[in-house]
Amino acid sequence: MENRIEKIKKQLHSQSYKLTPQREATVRVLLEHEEDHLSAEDVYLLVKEKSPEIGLATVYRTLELLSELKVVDKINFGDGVSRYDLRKEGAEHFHHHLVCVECGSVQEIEEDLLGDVEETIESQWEFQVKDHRLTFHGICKQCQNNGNE
Amino acid sequence: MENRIEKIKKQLHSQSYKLTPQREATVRVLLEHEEDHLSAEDVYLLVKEKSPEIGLATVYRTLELLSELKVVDKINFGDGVSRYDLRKEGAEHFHHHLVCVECGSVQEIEEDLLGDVEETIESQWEFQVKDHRLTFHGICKQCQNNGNE
DNA sequence: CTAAATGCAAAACGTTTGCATATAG
DNA sequence: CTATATGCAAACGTTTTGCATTTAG
Repeated sequence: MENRIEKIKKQLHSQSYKLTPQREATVRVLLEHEEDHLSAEDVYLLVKEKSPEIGLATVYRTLELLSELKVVDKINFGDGVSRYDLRKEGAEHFHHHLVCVECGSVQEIEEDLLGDVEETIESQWEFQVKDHRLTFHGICKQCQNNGNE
Repeated sequence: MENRIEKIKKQLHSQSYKLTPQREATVRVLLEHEEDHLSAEDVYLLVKEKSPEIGLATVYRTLELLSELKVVDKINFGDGVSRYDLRKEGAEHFHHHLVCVECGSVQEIEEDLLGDVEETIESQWEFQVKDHRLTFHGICKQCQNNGNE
């Protein structure tokens, strides 16, 4: 935890950005909710619990900054809201998601399943892949079981 | 063209929706722009050319309806706008996209490259896949060449 | 004839911006 | 000390909604 913050601090400083208390508080919230997919508003409310003076605009600005630094990935599951997902340490690519159409739960998949597909894309379409977004929509294990009751 | 409209008409009627002139005009625009990724506003302006009396709200309502019927897929490439993409006839799954981060172009990939991956998801995660979204971000052939000038 | 659909304008929503003030480095 | 960041409120662009009117079936 602390060393991840240290690392982000260095990343910020290397581009003459400052690590303000607000930014640190925001990063802490993201670290404490690594598995979640928080919207800007969600982050705002959580940060506000410990740092009530923070403004929503600052949260938006911080999230955008963290996106630039590739600390965070911005995703959109189709509801009108952007969500922010912390990149795992050392992850080259964005991880995948399983979205349950029954209960709305979102499960993360860390393994990179797209190696072969990316090779195909690069050779067959001559497209130089930098990153990807892969989301499956379907029915999660739990809802499959509930359906059989 | 005409038989696709006929087919959509039947789908609508089967759920006691009506095929109004506005809806037909909207579908025609989508059919004429199968390869594009139009926003609601784009569709609105194109429909307006031939049916100037149409309202933006109607276009939104129609697109939402067509989404429900799986005639169209709603996607979001990260700019703040929803885009609407006609499903190819008989396509079980949504097709993939290559988004160029240089020029913003969007290329469609019709082939389903995810067969193996879906099997893995189903067996290993016990997640019943209904559909997917796959987008690659990178540099298109054209921009690669321009970069080497 | 009547349930469903439309057009319009107003409202709602998430997000961004301008600006005067505060602060990290 | 100064460039960078903040909070607030106002502005923005997209999407949704309420309502009186029209229309497809």
